[in-house]
Amino acid sequence: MPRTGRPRSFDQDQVVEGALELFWRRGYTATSLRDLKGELGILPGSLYAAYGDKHALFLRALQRYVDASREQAAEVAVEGPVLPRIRELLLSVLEAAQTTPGRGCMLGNTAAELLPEDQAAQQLVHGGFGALENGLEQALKAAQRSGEVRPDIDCGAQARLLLALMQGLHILARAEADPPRLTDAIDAALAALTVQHETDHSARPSR
Amino acid sequence: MPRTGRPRSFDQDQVVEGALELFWRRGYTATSLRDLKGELGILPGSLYAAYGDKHALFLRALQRYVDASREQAAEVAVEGPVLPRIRELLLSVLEAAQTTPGRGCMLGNTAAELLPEDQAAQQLVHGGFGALENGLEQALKAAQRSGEVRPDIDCGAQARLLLALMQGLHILARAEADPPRLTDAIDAALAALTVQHETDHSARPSR
DNA sequence: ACACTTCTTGAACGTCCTGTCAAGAAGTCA
DNA sequence: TGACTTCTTGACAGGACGTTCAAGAAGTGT
Repeated sequence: MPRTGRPRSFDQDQVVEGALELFWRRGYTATSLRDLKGELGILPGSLYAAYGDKHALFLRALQRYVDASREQAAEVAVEGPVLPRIRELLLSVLEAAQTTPGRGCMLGNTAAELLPEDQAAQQLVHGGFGALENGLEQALKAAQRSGEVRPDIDCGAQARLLLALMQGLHILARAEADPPRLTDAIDAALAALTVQHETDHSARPSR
Repeated sequence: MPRTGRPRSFDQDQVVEGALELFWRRGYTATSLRDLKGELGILPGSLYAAYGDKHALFLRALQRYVDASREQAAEVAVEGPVLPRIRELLLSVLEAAQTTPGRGCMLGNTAAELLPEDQAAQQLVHGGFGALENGLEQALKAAQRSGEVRPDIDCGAQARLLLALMQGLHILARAEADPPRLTDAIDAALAALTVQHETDHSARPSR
C-alpha cells in the first residue's frame, strides 16, 4: 500500500530561514507573499501546503530567531571574563546597524509591530527576551562571584537594564547617522558594574 | 474679486491629532484610509485635498508628536531636583504600557517600522530623539552642578543611556505581562548617577 | 442676487493583497 | 509497469488598498 508521494522540492527549514530574513528586514505586514515568491521562489500554493498560512510561516521564522537568541544568551554566560563579552554583544548592535541597516532586532521589531495583539507572537518574543535576560543575569552573577562585578548590585535589575539598553540601541541606531556615537552609552552602563570609578579621586574621602 | 471659497468643515489640526492616535496605535502601514474615515469621518477626497496623501498626513502627525516630545524634553530640564523627574519619566513608560497597551513610543515605533528607508520620517524621528537626548543631558549637567549627580560622570553618555533605556522599556513592556517588573532596571540606572552606591541599601524590593 | 472659489461627496480605477483550487508533474511501492 | 500519493504550478477569486475625479454643496465678496 503506497503511502508516500512526490517529495518536496525545497528544504523546508531553508525556506523558513529565507522568510526570516525578509520578515526581519521588512516586518510582517510589509512582507507579501509576492516578496516571498520573488526571493525564495516559493509559490503561494506550495507555501500554504507546507506551512498553513502567512502568519504560521512568520511564527516559524520567529521561532527560529528565538532559538538563535537562546544560543546567544547561553554564550554570554559561559566561563571566563563576562564584561568584555557583554560589551561585545552591545557593540554588535551598533555594528549591525551599519553593516545591515534597517534590520534591528527581530524580537523588538515584532514587539513594536504586533504586540500585544498577536498572542502567539507575544509568547515567542517573551520567551526570547526571557532567555536574554536570564543569560545576562547568570553571567553577571558568575562575574560577581569571580570579583569581576561589584558584589552590591542587583544582577536581575542590571540584566533587565542591559536588555532594555540593547533594545533601545537597536531603535536609536536606526535614526542615527553615526551609530558608533552611542558607544559611550554602552561604556557608561558597564562602568556602573565594575568596582569603582578611578577617574575621580578628589570627590571621595580617602580611607 | 472673490478670493475665498467654501470653508473647511473640520479642524485641520484636530484631524492630525486623531490621525496621530491611529498611527501611534496601529503603525503607518496598518492604518488604512478606511480606518481614518471610520474614526475621524474624513473622506479620502477631503483628506487628499487638505494634506496631499497618506504619507504627508503621517508626517504631519509625527511632527506633532515630535513637538510634544520637545516640550517633554524641556520639562525635564527645568529647575529643581532632576532625578525624581527622570525617574517619573521612565516610570511613565511602564505605566503607559498598562493604561494604553500597544502604543509604545511613536518615535520608536516609526524607527522600527520605516527607518532608515523613509528619509523624511527619519529626519523627524532623529529630531525627536535629539531633543530628548539633549534635554536629559542638560538636566544631568544642572544636577551635576547642584551636587545631585556625581561630578565624574559623562552627562552626554548618560543621556544617551537613559534615552536608550526609555526606548528599550517601551519595547520590553509590550512583551511583558507585568510591566512594573522592569522598575528595578530604572532604579539601577539612576543609582549609578548618585554619589556612592556602596551604602545604598535604601530601597530594594524583592522580585 | 450673482459670480466665483473652495470643499465635500462617493463612486470608480488600477493595483496589490491573502488565500484557494483544479490540473498536471514527480515521486514511491508492489 | 501501474496504482497511488503528494507536491507544484499558475490562474483565479474576493476584497482591501491608495488615489483620483467629476459633480454638487457651501461658503465669500460685490
